[in-house]
Amino acid sequence: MTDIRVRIAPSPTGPLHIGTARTALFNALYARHTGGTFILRLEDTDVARSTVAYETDILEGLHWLGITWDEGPDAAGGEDRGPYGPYRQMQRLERYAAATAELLARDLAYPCFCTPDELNADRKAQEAAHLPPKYVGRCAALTAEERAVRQAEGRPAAIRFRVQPGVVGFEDAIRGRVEIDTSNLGGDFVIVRGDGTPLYHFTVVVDDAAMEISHVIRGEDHLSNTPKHILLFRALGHAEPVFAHLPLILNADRTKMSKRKSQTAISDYIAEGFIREALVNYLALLGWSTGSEEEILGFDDIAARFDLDHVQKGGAVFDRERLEWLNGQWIRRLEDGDLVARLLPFLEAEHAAGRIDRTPTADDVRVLLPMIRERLPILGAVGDLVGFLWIDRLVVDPAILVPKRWDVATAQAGLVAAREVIAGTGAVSFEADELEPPLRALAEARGWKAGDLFMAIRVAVTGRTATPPLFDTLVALGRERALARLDAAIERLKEGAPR
RNA sequence: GCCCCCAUCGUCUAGAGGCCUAGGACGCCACCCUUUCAAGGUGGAGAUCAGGGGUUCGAAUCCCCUUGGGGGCACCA
Repeated sequence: MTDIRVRIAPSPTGPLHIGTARTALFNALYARHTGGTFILRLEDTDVARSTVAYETDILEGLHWLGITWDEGPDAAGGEDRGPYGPYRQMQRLERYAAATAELLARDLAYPCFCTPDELNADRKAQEAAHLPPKYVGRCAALTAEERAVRQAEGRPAAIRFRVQPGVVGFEDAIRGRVEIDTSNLGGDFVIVRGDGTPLYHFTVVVDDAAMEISHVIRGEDHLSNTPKHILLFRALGHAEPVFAHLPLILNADRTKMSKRKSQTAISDYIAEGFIREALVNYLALLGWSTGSEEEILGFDDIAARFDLDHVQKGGAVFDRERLEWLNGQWIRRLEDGDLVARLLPFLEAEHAAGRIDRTPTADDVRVLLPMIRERLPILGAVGDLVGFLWIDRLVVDPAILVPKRWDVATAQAGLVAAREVIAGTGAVSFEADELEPPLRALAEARGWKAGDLFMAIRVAVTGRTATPPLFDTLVALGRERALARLDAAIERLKEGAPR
């Protein structure tokens, strides 16, 4: 029996991308479902674009999502875990060098001295002739002497892998049989740069072979590259893994999801207040389904049901509305203490941004939970929702202080009367139940619609027309502050009468 | 240009020859609930299953073609 070993191989050349997170998730789910091993390997051979900051963002993002791996580095710059290390490609250079030497010795690869200019000229000529770009093979048949001459001239040599004529076929776990003629591969391809650093197509195969990866689950954008990988596996004398190409996540215009057209960084979603449960749930259902109508599922529920058979073949448009809905569903399911803990950082951020005057305590937030929980599509909305509670000097726009059916005089009279009622209430205890009846009675006595009176009070004490329930809000504010805000609003109406 | 992949409501999807006059969810609309906003409830609009040929007693499901879309063709990953 062969052990199932899958991996995610991110490149620290950008922040954790939605697509990478999804691929990581599918691999993790497959490993958990089958009892296999999930590996994380850093593909950092593009030294020019790789940074530690990105590495940190990627690893922390995956951790944040609750995705765990069995082998590989846990933290940026941290130590590897696992028997197949190192798990950073820049620390595996000697292995690529050894593999290169072997291919060279068997003449399966050869040094290429072509300059960028020559290559560009070739490409241009091909383009002009409406031919597909392809390496012309200028250095493919160089004699030992010719190579020696060029080497003596100090010309840098890249290493190219020889692509032999034929058809490469494989059984994709999601798409079925795929066959590609090697004549469409673009000729002998480079596996090692002129500066000696190895390229992706090469390192990925050397490592997948060395790490005994059994299933390569990755994005469909790699489908056309798979023959190259298979050729390399064969040249290296290693059995090829099972390939499974996931459908792409798309922009609204159905092109491959990109930073340009969509929000792709997981960190941005985290910053907005999407929670891991929702993101995992959403991402898992993008391109995969249980085959049933279940849809609110946690990681373990999904892992228990996960299979490659139900993976969709067509690309899936990223639908933020649906993500938000799922986020709301999960926020409603969080335990009180958990929700409070997750909300606090957002309130601290509101404070730091100067939108509120202090950061509330956990207890402050906890008592508000019943009135805010189902009004939060994302955690970041908390400031807008109840930030008025922690503002010292609330400035209310007089334009919204007067309810639609009322005029300024009525609004003023309403607020004055309401202030009196509220002042007369709760000298001992200030509770929602004690506030509502007298205020309703007031509206009744004056012939006002209760809703209009409540709206005037609402705006006076919160500065907003959409808020949590009024009486709970008044209680949360406290009697003194509620009265002070009513006074301020009454003053405000006296000052400038809005039209 | 060449090669490869794909194709069910606007979106995510169920569907593996008869259970489909195509189901669910998001979004949208209406109503209910209601002090606003949400949440929740009920109902509705929304897909001739891209089009055309086959195969079959019978096709969204199998085959072929067309069309459309996407991806890949780097000394990026």
